[in-house]
Amino acid sequence: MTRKPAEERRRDLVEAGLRVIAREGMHGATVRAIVAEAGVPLATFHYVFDSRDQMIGEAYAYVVLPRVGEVPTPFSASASPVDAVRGVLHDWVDRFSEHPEYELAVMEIMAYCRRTPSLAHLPGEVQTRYVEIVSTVISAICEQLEVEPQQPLDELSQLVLHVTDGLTYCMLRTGDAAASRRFVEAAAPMLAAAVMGER
Amino acid sequence: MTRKPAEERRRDLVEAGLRVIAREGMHGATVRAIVAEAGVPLATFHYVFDSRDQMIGEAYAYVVLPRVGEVPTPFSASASPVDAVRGVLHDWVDRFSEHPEYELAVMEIMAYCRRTPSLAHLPGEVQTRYVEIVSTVISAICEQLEVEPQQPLDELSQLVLHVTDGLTYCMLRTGDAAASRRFVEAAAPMLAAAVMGER
DNA sequence: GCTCGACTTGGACGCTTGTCCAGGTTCCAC
DNA sequence: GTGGAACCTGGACAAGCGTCCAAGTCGAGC
Repeated sequence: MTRKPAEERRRDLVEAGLRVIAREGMHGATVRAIVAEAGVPLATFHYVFDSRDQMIGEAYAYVVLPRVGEVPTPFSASASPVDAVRGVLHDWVDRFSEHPEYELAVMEIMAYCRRTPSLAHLPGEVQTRYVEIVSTVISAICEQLEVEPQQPLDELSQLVLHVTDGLTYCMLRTGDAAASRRFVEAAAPMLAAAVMGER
Repeated sequence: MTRKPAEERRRDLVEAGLRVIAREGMHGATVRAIVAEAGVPLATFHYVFDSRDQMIGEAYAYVVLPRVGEVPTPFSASASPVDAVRGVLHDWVDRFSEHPEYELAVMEIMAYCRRTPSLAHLPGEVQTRYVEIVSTVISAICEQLEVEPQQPLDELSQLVLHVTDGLTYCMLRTGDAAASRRFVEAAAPMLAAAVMGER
């Protein structure tokens, strides 16, 4: 086995863990399955992690880690606010449909964290990161369309998060993208109106 | 142990199982924990169920079983459509806040079912039941307010389901009812408009 | 070239898991 | 009262789990 600093091994195992959870679910993500996915011996796991729960926590934090090249803005500068919002949301549905098992994994990890006292605080922190990320997107839209958000960015973000969460939960049950597209159509004007400050 | 027909024992165990999952999560809902909750010996479980997975499936179906006295309509006949929708949604948030662990349990069961081939079809069927239940509520509102739904009931139901799912997922992460109340305020006009047929 | 801390790992520990067998008990129909 | 179906259950099974120890190996700094 090539020698690596512990920090790097941790990241390898976290990424392997996320792959296993996406493929097999939380239930199948045993320590043995994770080290097999990472291609390392069993004992390596507890050299870099105190416990399996600790690794799960780091994996959950990893999914909201800032990575370069994200935050897409799939709309033109000439679009109306409604069209811009619609574009971003449809893009989200597209991405989701490509890898629903990944979002299912994130949901399972969230539920597991809430059930585990030492990890129960994480979902709240992850949500805060979500709000920050969505705020960035909203800012980008407003800047590109040269409009000024008429409400606090955080509150707008939380509105959007409710919408994407609704899409996520529904699509995880059925995989019915058509119904979700209809919801996007209905929700886009509402969100655009919220940004423009109407009530 | 008092003798009971197998069917009744099944229901006892299903209800005990739901209590355990709500309290301890899917992870802690072992066969032994469930029979302890139900107050029956271990071997009783496999007398009435072929497997633990079969019981989980029946428990998931149980949560959308029609029960008498449900489908509340907390709004007055003189209310506007927006107020009626708002009332129903705030009522939902209230109910959720009383027992969030129950909704978390339902989410965990859903995820588990999606991961288990023999149960993977259930979430879709449960969603169909949800749509039926919500349709009943929408019909009741329309009837009481003497308005006619301008779109297919099923589509309206699916819109509402996306909203409640968004509320559920968000509140399970943070327990932040305030943000959810704001979302209800923003979503109510949109849903009312959808019912009245506007676009 | 030696030292020492960092990294690696085979193998085992005690415990819990879902499942199942084989024998016991109850009670209704005749 | 006898037979048999339905219900009950103590106890065991193999398999799998997270965790840990103690010994091994490497490589940078002196």
